[in-house]
Parts: sequence; structure tokens; C-alpha cells
Amino acid sequence: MDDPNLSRPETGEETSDLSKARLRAWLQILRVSRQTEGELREKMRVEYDSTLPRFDVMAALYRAKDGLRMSALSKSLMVSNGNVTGIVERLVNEGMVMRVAVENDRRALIVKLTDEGRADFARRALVHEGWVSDLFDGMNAKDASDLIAILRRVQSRKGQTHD
Amino acid sequence: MDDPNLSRPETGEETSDLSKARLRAWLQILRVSRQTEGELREKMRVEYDSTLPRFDVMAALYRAKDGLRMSALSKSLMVSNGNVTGIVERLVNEGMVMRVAVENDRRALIVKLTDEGRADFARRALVHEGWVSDLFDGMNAKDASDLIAILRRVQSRKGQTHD
DNA sequence: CGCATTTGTTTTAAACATAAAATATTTATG
DNA sequence: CATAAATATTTTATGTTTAAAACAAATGCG
Repeated sequence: MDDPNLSRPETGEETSDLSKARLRAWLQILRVSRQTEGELREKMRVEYDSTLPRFDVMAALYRAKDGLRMSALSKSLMVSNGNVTGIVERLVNEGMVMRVAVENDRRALIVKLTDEGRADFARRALVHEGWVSDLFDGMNAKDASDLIAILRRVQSRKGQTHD
Repeated sequence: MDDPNLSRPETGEETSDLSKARLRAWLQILRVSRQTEGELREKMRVEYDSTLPRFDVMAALYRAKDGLRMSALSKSLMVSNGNVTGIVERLVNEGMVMRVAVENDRRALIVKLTDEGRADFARRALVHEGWVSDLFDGMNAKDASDLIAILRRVQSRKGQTHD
């Protein structure tokens, strides 16, 4: 079922070529990710006086036409529960998002886009796609699908019960 | 001075297949990046009662044996200047890092690892590489070099003088 | 020299982010 | 039914992050 040496150096001192290659790959992902996020954040700030986290929340709510519970929202964004509270709070103040009580469960809340929020996001999403495409203009169609395939293989490992 | 149609779809409505593929690639990068960072953060917290940003600072200082100026450090990490101030402050309190005055320039500071910080980081870096390798165990050597090559092409576009 | 500009860093204000505790509500169980 | 356990969310404490302002020191220039 499991081999304790599977991807661990024997001595605990040295590390394999493969593990070094994976580390380099990870650092490169991190570099591109930070760089890209930084440029997108700047554009979001300048063009819309808004932020990436708010855009991400709106994107998730745009896909879920009937809205999402707070917990479903934070799970979908892979951020903590408490985090989403503040971001939604700001979006509510901006009139982009509204909170709706859930029938039969007074603990829960459904969060959804307002009509204005939906219209705004639809416009912004197109522009955002253009920004990403511009930032990634060294990437052709094959690169994109190769990269997605590789990252899917990395990702598939996860969400398993560890141990 | 500026052309509003520069790299924008003609109609402002539709977007190309390539731009959609690039967007998907970016979202996948973001997903893997967040997931991996989250798992590494958790391990860093549990195993070392520390954080990724502190690890990153120590990594940069480990490579630069004679230390770095604050500005060089923040540039190398691609984070803002003010950010590094607080992280270094905590590392100084933990005894991992020390600040040294710069000859002939009383504005600047050199930050470097203490002996303890250097020894600590050397140990942690090996463990960290093992964590990354385990998280990326769906990635073989070819995947790693392919991915790095693709991301380098994306990255090469940047750092140009914008405008 | 005197002073404007630039450079290196920190401080500040606001937002984001997590983990853990607190709160409120629902569900399960004796 | 009473209450223990589980669930959904917010609050709190701490830390990270940025942009912009403030500060200090060095440099350039008349």
C-alpha cells in the first residue's frame, strides 16, 4: 500500500534530483503567480478602484446564479471562513452583493450578486480576461493545455486523507 | 500617448479561444499555488511555529551570504518595501536575523542571518524540499522541465518598461 | 555652500488572511 | 424533552500585504 522510501531520500540529508526539480518547478510557479497577481491587482485598483479578492468573490457568485452560503463560498475560493466575512461586507457596502436568509436554517446565509453586481462583473470579467491574455502573451495554445495537464496531475494527488 | 484598442477585442464583447485558454491556465496556476501555499503554511506552522514569509526571507538571506539591503531583499522577494520591515523585525526578535549598519550610507541597513539562523535554515530547507516533493509527487522530471520552460516564456515578457 | 531632488527605509491606514474562540442554531441521543 | 454534539457564521488576535506618506540621509547643481 505504501512505501516509506517513495520520494524521500534515504539518509534524510541529501535530496534527489527529482525532488530538486520539483522544488524548482514550485518556485517558478510561485514567481509567475506573484508577478501576475501583482500586475492584476494594480490594474484592478487603477481601473476599478477594487481588489482581486473582491473580484474572486464576485466571480464565484456569478457562476452560482442562486448564490452561495458563506461556507460554500470560502470553500470554493480556498480561503478561510472568517476571511470571506470581511470581503462580503465590503461588497455589500458597495451594493454589489446582498445577503439573504436561508429558509429553515437561521444559522446560514446565502450571499448573491445584486443586479448591479452581476452587470458590473460581466463587464469586468471580459476586461480581466484581456489583461490575463496580455500578461501571458508568451503562451500559445499548446503551452496552455500542457501546463493545465501538468498542474492537474499535481493537483489530483491532493484532497486525499493524509496518513 | 495611449491607444485604447491596443490588444483589446474589436467589439469589446467577444474574446478569442487563445485568450480563454490563457485564462484557464492562469486560474489553474492560481489554484495549485494557493493549495500548495496553504499546505506548506500549515506544515511551517505546526513543525516550526513559523510562517512562509519568514522562510522566504531566510531563504533569500541564506543565498546572499554577506546579507542584503532591505530594498534588495524586498525586490528579490517581489514584495513591497514596508512589508519586509515587519517580517525582518520578527526574525530579529527570534534571533534568526541581524541588522548591520552600512559604511558610508547611514540610510541603509544590511540584513543577514545569524549563525543560528543559518544553521536553522539549512535544516529547514531540506525538510521543506521534501514537503514540496511530496506535494508534487504527481510531477515527473519531464513535467517539471516542461512546466519551467512554459512559465519562463510567460515571464520573459515582463519587466519591460510598460508603455 | 545652500537647497532641491533622489534614495533607502519606516510608518501609517486599510485590506486581506489565518487559526482559534465565541455565538447561535440545528440535529442527535438518551 | 433535555442536553450533548455538530454545524454555520462571526469575532478576535495576530500576521502579512500594499500604497502612500513621512523621514532621514546622500547627491546634484546653481
